[in-house]
Amino acid sequence: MEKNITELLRENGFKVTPQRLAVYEVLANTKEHPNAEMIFSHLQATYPTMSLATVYKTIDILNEIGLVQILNAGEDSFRYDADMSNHAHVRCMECGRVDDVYDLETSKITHEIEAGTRYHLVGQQFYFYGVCPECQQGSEKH
Amino acid sequence: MEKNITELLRENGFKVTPQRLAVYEVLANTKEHPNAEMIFSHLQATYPTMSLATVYKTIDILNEIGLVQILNAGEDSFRYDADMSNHAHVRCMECGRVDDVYDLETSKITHEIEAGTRYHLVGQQFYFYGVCPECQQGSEKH
DNA sequence: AATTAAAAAATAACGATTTTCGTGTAAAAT
DNA sequence: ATTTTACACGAAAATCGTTATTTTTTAATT
Repeated sequence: MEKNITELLRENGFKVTPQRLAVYEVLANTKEHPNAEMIFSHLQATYPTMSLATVYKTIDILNEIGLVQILNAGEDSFRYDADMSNHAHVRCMECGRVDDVYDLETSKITHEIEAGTRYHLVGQQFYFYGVCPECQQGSEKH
Repeated sequence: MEKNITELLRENGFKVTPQRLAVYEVLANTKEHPNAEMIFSHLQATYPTMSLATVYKTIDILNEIGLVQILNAGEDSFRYDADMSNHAHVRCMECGRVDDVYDLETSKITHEIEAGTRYHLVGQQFYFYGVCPECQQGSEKH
């Protein structure tokens, strides 16, 4: 049974504000792994006074209470994802889009690593880089 | 048969300078996956006039000619590695060290992804994070 | 040794993110 | 209902990693 954002904020001593709900809504309703700027622009329409700092502060909190993950795909900015399931990402080096990769069988690998390194693992991130189907078509043209 | 850095620089039209050799030496002689700042500090002693910008530019070149790889360990800065073999990394969230993980069987995974996403993959980064053996001991104490 | 093209150093610039701080606002206490 | 308290918001400034610019120095070639 899932907890909703309102409960989670309250439980952790944060106030429930329209801005916080709005930022989460954007992330929950997209598959585009937006960065802070993209979230900010998207909210301009409905929240003209929204500031980038609020976006960043909100993401911090949402990350802390386990509602969004922070992706570092090796770009100049971070991307954010409200899909907390364990999944990998693949970024197109031409157009920059980031897609999800589900159903990777990684438990075998993590066990190997815990045995070999004696680290206690708490997380992992897999990034793949390449050219997406659309951009492959584009580059064939010339 | 390996090519050495001097030949590689010349072949690619770059001049061979003491600074470039020095940056490469640092990376070739450590397992610590330093970031630019760490390389810079390390060289201060022998090259008091070395500037951070030179470190960055040199790393760019070394990466271009295939002598160092740029690592994204999920931090705010990049780390660099003169070990060009395909290997993953695990970062300790307490002390920040980054260790190598060799012998991961990843080809099966990449093929799965190419089949499933129709991306043409050209690279990948796997990083794991957790607590290293030393820091596990440390935190048991209290 | 002189020439030349490229590199290094110093400095400034830049963009993403974080911090600071004054003001507002909502909940808690009276 | 009024006062008190505690955050949250937003604007501006600060910080950090990295890149660009300008001037000076150096490596490679003549």
